[in-house]
Amino acid sequence: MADPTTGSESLLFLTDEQLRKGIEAMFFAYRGFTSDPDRILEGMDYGRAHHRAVHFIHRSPGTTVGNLLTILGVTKQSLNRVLRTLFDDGLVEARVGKQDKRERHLYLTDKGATLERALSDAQRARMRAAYRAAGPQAVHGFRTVLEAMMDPEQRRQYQGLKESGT
Amino acid sequence: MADPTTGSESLLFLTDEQLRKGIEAMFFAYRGFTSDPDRILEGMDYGRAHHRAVHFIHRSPGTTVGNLLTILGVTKQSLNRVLRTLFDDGLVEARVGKQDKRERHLYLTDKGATLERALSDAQRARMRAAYRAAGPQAVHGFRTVLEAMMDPEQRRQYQGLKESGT
DNA sequence: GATTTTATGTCAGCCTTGTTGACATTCCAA
DNA sequence: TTGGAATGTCAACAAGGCTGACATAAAATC
Repeated sequence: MADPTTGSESLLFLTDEQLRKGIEAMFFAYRGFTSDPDRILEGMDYGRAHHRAVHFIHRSPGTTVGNLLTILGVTKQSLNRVLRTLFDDGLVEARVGKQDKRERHLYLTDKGATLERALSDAQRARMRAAYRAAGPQAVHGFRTVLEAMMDPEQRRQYQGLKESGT
Repeated sequence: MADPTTGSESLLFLTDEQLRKGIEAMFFAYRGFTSDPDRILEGMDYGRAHHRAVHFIHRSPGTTVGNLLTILGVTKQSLNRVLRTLFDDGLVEARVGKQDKRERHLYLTDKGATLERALSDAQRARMRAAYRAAGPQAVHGFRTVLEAMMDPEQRRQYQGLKESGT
């Protein structure tokens, strides 16, 4: 795909040394990636787990506890502890399902949406700066490699809302 | 830099929706990224923290405790707990500095190198598969965006051994 | 030589976030 | 009506972060 190195199809990018660089890049970049929301959350009684829950409830309003368990890949006990504090603090509300009354559908309250906004604004700001500095071509490559690095199950979660708006 | 979209300089890759996709890509990809070593480590008495220590001692043999603290960004108490088990189990050894006898220089033992190999083989295998699937152009973009996402301090750590062999 | 600073180790205790196991409730579906 | 699914909750535990306080040895400085 518009690749200038295709003459000799150099495979030098697959050397162990290049791969090690990629591994460390993931390590250091992930630290940066999480640092801004972490800074906002510290001081509140919340942590990264709350951020994740709020993020995915925002992304998929009305999602069930079970869906969230699948996406986040934690135990229900662990998630429940987080959700309880979010309920208690009035950031998230659960509505009993109409079709299946066992299910709880999760929604952000206004207060929850406000926190979500603050967290994602911070995180997007860093991402935007990185994207802008790197340019669209690099961003495309970035997304392509990350997608290839996911487990198939995770990739499905990721692609789930690729086109569908709500 | 060799950008075909520069005609209209489309900035569509900077929309909030695109940024959200990037954020989730990081989240899901990082899970995949850590899952293989995690699987190896579970069952042993080790965790991700041990992996990180072993990785960076392998990368920079003879590094000091202080260096490691800076790179890993944790407290000495936290690192010490990890290092102690690695010493006790004979995976890492510390040699008193010749110039400065306060410093402990850290090295992997053969046993430590064996574990490091197992962990990094697993992690590189996934990275290699992703790189191969995505192609060199994408890999270049991947690295560019990740680097732009790091804090300056972290970027320095990352670039520290960019060219220098040992 | 005395003092201060640096590098490291260690003890105690706390927090977040993950885990397992057990058990209760509700309610859909066979 | 009964089995199983979706959910909640209690208890206990572990990993791996954190802070604070204190100890030691060695280097650096006054």
